[in-house]
Amino acid sequence: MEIVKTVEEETIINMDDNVSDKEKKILIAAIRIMSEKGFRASRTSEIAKEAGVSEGTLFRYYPKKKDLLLALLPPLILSFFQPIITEMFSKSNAPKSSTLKYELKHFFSTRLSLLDDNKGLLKIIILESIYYPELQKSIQKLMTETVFPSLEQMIMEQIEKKHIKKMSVTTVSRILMSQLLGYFILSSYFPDQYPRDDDKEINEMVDIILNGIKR
Amino acid sequence: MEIVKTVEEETIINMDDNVSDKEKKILIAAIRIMSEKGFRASRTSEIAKEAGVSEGTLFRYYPKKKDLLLALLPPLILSFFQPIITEMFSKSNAPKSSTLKYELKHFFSTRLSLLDDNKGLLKIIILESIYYPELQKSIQKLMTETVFPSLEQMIMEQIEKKHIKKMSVTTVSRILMSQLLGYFILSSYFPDQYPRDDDKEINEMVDIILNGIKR
Amino acid sequence: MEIVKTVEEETIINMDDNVSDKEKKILIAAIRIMSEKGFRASRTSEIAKEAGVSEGTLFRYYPKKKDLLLALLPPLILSFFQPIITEMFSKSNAPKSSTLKYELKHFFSTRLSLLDDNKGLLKIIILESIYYPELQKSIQKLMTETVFPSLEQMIMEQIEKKHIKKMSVTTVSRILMSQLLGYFILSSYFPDQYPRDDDKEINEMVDIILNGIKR
Amino acid sequence: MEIVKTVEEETIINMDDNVSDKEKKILIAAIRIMSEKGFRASRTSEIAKEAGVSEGTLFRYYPKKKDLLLALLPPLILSFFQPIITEMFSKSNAPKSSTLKYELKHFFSTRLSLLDDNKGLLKIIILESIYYPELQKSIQKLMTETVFPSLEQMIMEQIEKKHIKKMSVTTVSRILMSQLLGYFILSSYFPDQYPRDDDKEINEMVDIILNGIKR
DNA sequence: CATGAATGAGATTTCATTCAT
DNA sequence: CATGAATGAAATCTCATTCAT
Repeated sequence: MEIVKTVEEETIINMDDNVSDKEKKILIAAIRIMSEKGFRASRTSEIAKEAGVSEGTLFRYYPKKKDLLLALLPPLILSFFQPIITEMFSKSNAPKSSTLKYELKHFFSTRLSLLDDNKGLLKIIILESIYYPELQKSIQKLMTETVFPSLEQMIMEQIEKKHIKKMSVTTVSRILMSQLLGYFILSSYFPDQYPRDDDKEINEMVDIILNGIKR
Repeated sequence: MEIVKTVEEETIINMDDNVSDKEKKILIAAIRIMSEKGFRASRTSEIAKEAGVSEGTLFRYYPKKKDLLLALLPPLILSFFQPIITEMFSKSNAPKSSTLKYELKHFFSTRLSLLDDNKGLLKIIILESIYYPELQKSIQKLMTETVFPSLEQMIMEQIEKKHIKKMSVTTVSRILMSQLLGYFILSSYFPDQYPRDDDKEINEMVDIILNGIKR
Repeated sequence: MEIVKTVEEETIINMDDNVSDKEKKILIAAIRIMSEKGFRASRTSEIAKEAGVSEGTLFRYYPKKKDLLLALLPPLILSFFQPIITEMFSKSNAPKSSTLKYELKHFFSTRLSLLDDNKGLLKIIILESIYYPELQKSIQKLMTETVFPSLEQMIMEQIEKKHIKKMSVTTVSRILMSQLLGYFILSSYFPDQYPRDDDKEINEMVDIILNGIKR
Repeated sequence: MEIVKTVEEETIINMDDNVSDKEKKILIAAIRIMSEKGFRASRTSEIAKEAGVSEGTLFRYYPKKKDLLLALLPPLILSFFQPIITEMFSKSNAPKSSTLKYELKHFFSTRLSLLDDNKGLLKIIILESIYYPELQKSIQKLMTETVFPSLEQMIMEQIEKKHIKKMSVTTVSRILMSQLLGYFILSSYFPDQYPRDDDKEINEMVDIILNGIKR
């Protein structure tokens, strides 16, 4: 029946073995239902049904509905932040003579894939974190420990190599993060106005970031 | 007691006179509670209490809780989208010899003010629109009729004036929208990483958009 | 239909007027059901039904089931402990030349009436207090402030009047309380072995306490 | 680790050999949990855990939770009622010239030891018997067959020996039972008001019962 | 015979909505 | 037209009991 699995689902299926099959099914169902309806609008009954387990079983694993929300953070870390951490420590693998243009395009396309692959999980966690300070703290911590340092290191290296003007690392970091976020959000929310065409748009985005729009 | 009112509250207080006083109080309370807790987590009882009316009265004006959400769209339009429309038709007021740099800075600072002034309303409507297609359609329509045309017109004029390289209007539009959105979201969500300092950051943002980061 | 009301029910019906009729019905139903089945075995659905209200209404007044248990303490105080307090302050009304025998018989018969009148409430509160320290503390405090002092004062007066041998007030107090408690519990639990016949038994009890059983 | 065992636990450990080791562990755990929390508030899961067996095993031995409660009656009989029966038939062991005072003190101290030794079991069974008629019947039957006859025989003998005034055996029995019960309950429930000091208090209790309080 | 994951019936709790006053 | 007590449908949570392994 179900042949195609999302990256998120694959991540959960490949999780630690002290996570039972039923638990995995519950997590997958939770992502599906919650990313479609939001945390509060998702019914434990519906999640249980989608997971093919009884509501009692759902309770066995997650005594409070909120626990189910919090349980989605580890898979998110595994699927979204782990690759970033991994990449940070295997930087040496990158082509030594990589140009700035190449680096930026690589940054956008890899990060975009991560966003795409974790759409559902990210949607739940980010949106709910707006109202749950604990979740927000977790996300802030993760970003501060993974994405921001890796991004800033790249920028500093390029400044050292004199490929980038001497300017505030934070400013450049903000510009790049804004473009990534903006591209992702705008093309999701206004697909007619901003259709998605990654190759073309990343190219133009990078070109403008590098050379500006001024004639 | 309460002397300082938010722009949103001022907007509602100045609304049409066929909106009764009680109704206005309810809307103001709804914005406060819903922007703090989200639509679903907000209790009609709490909104009524905050508004200083009975729950019965609340339901006289808004028979369904959802009606209360939809009722927030008009104030949002009045306060956020109306100024943009107005500005579009009063373009003549702008200094004729306005430079590209000035135009961009003006765009960012005016739009940022609008975002700040309508934080609460925007938060509610945007976040809820993710789960309510009707709301999403409304927002898409409003953006398509106001923000996007005004932005694109500015870009086209600047291209015609040859201040901007010959390039896709949509691409430039996306870049600018991304920066605006990114600046706003990132400094709200990661205030430590990306502290807010509008004058300085708008300046640098515009500089990079104009000239790029390449040395 | 229902003509005879228990003293407990009368107490609740005569409670403060800021207690609504529905709330009173709920409390009466709670006493009936809980004294019959115990707190945990009592179903909120059954209490609501017995009270003639919806479960929603029950929740309006007592958000947690436990609140309903704790709400029974005030009526108990009113009905059981208030008379004792009142009596303490109207001691002067007692016949001045009251004999020891008369005092003891009066003590047993009045206290026994109180126990009888508050059977249900006492049963709930006492039995549940065994497992809820908060309740136990309340009962201990009430006894320490009302029953014990009034009892000890009577004993001391009788010792001063040299009607009672010079002996520990606590010991006499314990003897009297034990008889009261024992008479009440034993005749409830073993009605065949210890049938209840207040006039006769109080007489004999007092006689033995006064003169002993030794020939 | 655990060196000190309660009398109840010793009783269970020494029970009949057609009671398996696991069963004994379950019973001991049941006493611990149930005497702490009460029957209904005790979770089968918690009892199983405390007993070091699986819930499945618990239900193999006691298919219904209530069976676990009823299974506590035999140990109670063994530990509490058996000694009383035994004593009844070994009356000859008592010193022939035992005085009334001695007999009473012996009665109180031996019964008090039994109560202390079986605190937990008694608490569970007595409290639950209030809501379970079957249990209440059992307790009534046991008391009627053991405690009451032994007590009444002692009283009758003392009346025959003319150590006690000619009076109703039941009345004297009730007085003695009340004092025993009262001493035990009051010093458990109000340890501050009625501190426990067996030697001293039994002495004074017996003295009053024998000679009264009248000067 | 032991296990403990899974169950589901039923308990409590929630809260938008109604309606008599 | 305003009130807020009352509602009940639906949600979450509980836990004794079952049963495949």
